[in-house]
Amino acid sequence: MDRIDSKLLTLLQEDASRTNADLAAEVGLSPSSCLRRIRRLKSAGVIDRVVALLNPAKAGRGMKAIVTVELERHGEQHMRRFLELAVMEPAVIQAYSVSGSTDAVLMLRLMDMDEFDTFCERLFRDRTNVARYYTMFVIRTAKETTVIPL
Amino acid sequence: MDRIDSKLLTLLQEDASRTNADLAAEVGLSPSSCLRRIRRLKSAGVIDRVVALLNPAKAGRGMKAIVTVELERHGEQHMRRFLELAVMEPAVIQAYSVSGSTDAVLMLRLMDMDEFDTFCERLFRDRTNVARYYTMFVIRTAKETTVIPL
DNA sequence: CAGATTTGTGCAATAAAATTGCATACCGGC
DNA sequence: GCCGGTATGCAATTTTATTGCACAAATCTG
Repeated sequence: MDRIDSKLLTLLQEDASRTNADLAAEVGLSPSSCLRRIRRLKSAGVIDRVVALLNPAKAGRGMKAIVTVELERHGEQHMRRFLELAVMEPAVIQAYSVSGSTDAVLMLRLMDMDEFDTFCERLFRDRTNVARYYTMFVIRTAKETTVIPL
Repeated sequence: MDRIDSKLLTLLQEDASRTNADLAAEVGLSPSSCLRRIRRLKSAGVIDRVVALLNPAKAGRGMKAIVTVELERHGEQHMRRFLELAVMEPAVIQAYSVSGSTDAVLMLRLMDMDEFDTFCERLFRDRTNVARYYTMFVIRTAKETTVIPL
């Protein structure tokens, strides 16, 4: 992981559709060397995967919400069971167990309020061990990046 | 946006490194038609961009935290000013203004506690208009996807 | 509803890009 | 300074993307 690898990773995190020759020129390597480095980073797992990011609004899911959850009964077993349920929901794009007075945090991508309504009925009804939950609807997205600074 | 477009988008959200011919076969189109569709989706902005996702731990930022922020003085101007500061921080990967008793939510990717410490001193010190902030450290990531269901 | 127009499709040729073999250059350890 | 392992550039090869074109399907229009 020298300076060239870092630069490659930074470039690929911003735009992975660039050609190898293009990247090679930018980092000052020959195409073949550049390609070998990228392959090495992939097989080492530093680069996890390459994906297309959609425009949420144009994909019909412009609404976003953050939900903090407090469980009724705590402990590893109960947390695991709750997260298993949450993870199955397509609207849940991020699910974490966290430290502090809250037990879990969920990030939701929703089509509309109706979907949120049915989602809550499903996940937060009786018998799901949720003591209380607090919803914050996203008003403005100031930043949302997948880039990990190196 | 017919069924074929949806399928293409779903496939590309999961793996954008597949060859066009491969995708074409899976959706039942010729490579040329398939390519034209993908290009159309890109120029229409449905596909925003293609990026490489790194393994956070292997990229040296395995620590994650969620911070809720309550501002001292509220209002559009103050919110904007705070978010402008937050957005500049490399550790901040997501920054939102939200509804509810909290004003903003930040998602952080950190190298270690030291970085968190200096981050807080910088962003939550006097004169930054932050009344109080609450930090939740991520213990377990149950789900973290960029896929928008279609 | 027929004709016209736009939009989408497959095929085949072409252009561009990725990939590989190989000889050489570089690096850390001794 | 020498050695094993690793990285590099070049050039040939293979794979992939891209384009022109003729035709088919869907949509519009009067």
